[in-house]
Amino acid sequence: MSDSFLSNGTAQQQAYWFIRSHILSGEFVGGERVNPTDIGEQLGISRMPVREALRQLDAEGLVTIRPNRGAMVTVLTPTEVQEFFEIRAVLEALAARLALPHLIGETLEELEGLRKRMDRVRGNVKDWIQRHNEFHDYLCNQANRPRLMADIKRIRNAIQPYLLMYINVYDSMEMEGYEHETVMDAIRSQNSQLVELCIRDHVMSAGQGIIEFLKKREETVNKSERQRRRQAVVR
Amino acid sequence: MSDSFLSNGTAQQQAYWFIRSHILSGEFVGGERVNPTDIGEQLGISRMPVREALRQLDAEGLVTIRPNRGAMVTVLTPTEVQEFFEIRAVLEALAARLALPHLIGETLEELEGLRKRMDRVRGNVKDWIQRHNEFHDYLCNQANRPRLMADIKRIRNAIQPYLLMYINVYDSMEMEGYEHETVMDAIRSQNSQLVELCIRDHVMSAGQGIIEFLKKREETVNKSERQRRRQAVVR
DNA sequence: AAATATATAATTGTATCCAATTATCCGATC
DNA sequence: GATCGGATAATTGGATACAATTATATATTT
Repeated sequence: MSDSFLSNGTAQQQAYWFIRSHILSGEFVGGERVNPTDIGEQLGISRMPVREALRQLDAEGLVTIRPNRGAMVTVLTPTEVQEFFEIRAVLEALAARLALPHLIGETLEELEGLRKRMDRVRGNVKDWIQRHNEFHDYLCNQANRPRLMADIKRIRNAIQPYLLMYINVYDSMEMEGYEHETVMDAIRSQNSQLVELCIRDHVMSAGQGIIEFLKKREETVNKSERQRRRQAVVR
Repeated sequence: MSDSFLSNGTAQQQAYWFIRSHILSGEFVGGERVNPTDIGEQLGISRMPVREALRQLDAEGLVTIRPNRGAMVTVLTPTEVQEFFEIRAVLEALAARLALPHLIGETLEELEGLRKRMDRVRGNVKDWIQRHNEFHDYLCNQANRPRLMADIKRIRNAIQPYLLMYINVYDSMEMEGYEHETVMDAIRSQNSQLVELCIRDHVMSAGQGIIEFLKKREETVNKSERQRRRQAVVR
C-alpha cells in the first residue's frame, strides 16, 4: 500500500515521510502553508511530532519555518534553482570521478544496461525520470561515499518539484538523452577529467531548460499578479 | 557577553545555539550523549524546545538521533572526515570559479589584504584559523551564491571539531600557508580552471594532515581499547 | 468605498503530564 | 568471577493545556 507511512515507525517519522512525499510529488506546492494541527489530524497524531518533522524538513530545505508564523513549503527562485543545479553538477561530477576506478567489467555493463533501460521508455516521462535517477544513483553509489550520496539526494529532492513542473508542461524531455552515451564513452575512456566535465555538462544542460522555463514562468506570474492587483483596484 | 544565547529569541533557538556552540568549540565531544532535560535545566526551559533544536542539529549533521535512544554528538570516522573534505574541496572550488569575474580591482586588493592579515598571526593558531576562515568566506561570498555558501559552512562546521583536535595536538599549522599565495596568483591570472584546481588542492592538502592524524589516532584508540578490555578480563 | 481600529479566531511556543522504551543496578546462578 | 534475569530508575515519545503571538473578520471612521 502506498500509504504505508500512515502506520510505520514513530509519529515523528510518519509525519516526516507524509509531508516529504507530498512536497516531492507536488501535492504540496511552494508557498503553501503546512499546518501541524491539520497534518496531525490526518495522521491521527498530535501536532508535536509534526513540528519536529517540520524542523528536520526545514534543515533539509523542503520547508521554510519562520518564528511565530509557522511552516510553508519552500519556494525557490529560478536563481536558487540554478544554484542547486550548479552544486549538484560538481557533486555528481565528484562522485563520478571517485567511482571511475570501479566502473569496469561487470559494473560498467550494469551501468550500460541501466542506460538502455532508460532509452526504452522514452515515451513515458514518469518512468523515464525513475530510470534516469536509477542510472545516476548507481553511478554515485559506485563512488562509495555515503555522505556525498546523501548531499546529492538532498539537492535533487530540493529541485524535484521544479523538475515536475517542467515536465508537466512539456510532457517530454527532448533535452538530454543522447548525452548519456557521451557520458558512457567518457567513462569507458577512464579519463577522470573528461568524465568530470562530461557529468557537469550533463547536469547543467538538464538544468538549463528548467531554469529558462522557470524564469519565463516567473515573468508570466508577475504579469498576472500585477493585473490582478489592478483589477482589485478597479473593483 | 558570550552567553548571549541564554536569553535571545525563542527557547528553541537558545537551545540550538547553545548546543551548536558547545559542539563546535569541542566542549561536547563526539559520542557524548546530549540529554534534553539537562540542557533544558541549564537554560531554564523545558526539554521540548531542546528536542526540536536537536532534530535540526541532526539534519545538519552535528548530532545523531536514534529513535528511542536519544541524541549524541556525531562521531565521524576518518573516512567520513575525508569525504567531507572532498565535498568541501569541490564546493569551494566552484565558489571560487563563480567568484572569479568579481575578483578584480578593489575586491582583489581586499582579498590580498585578508591574506596578509592571516600571515601576520602565524604564531597564534586560534587567530590564524579565524582569519583563514575570513579569507575563505570573503572568497566564497564574492560568488554571490547563498545556498552554496550555506552548504560550505555546514560542511566546515561538521569537520571543525576534528580540525580543533588536530591543532590542539600540533599547536601549529605548518601545512598550508604558502599555498595561499599560489591561490592569489591563480586568481590574478583569471584562469578559472587553474583557480578551481588550486582551491581543490589547497583544501585537500589541509585535509590530508588532519585525516592522517585521525587515522593514526584511531589506531591508538583501538589499541588502548583492546588493552583496557584485556585488563578488565585479568582484573 | 477605503482605511483604520478593534474584537475574535487561529496558530504557535512551550511546559507539564503520562505511557512506552531503554538503561542501570543488583542478586542469583553457573 | 562472569553471566544472566528481573527490578528499578532514567529517558524518550507523545498528548494535552495554556499563554503569547499572529491572522482574520468586523465595526468604525473618514
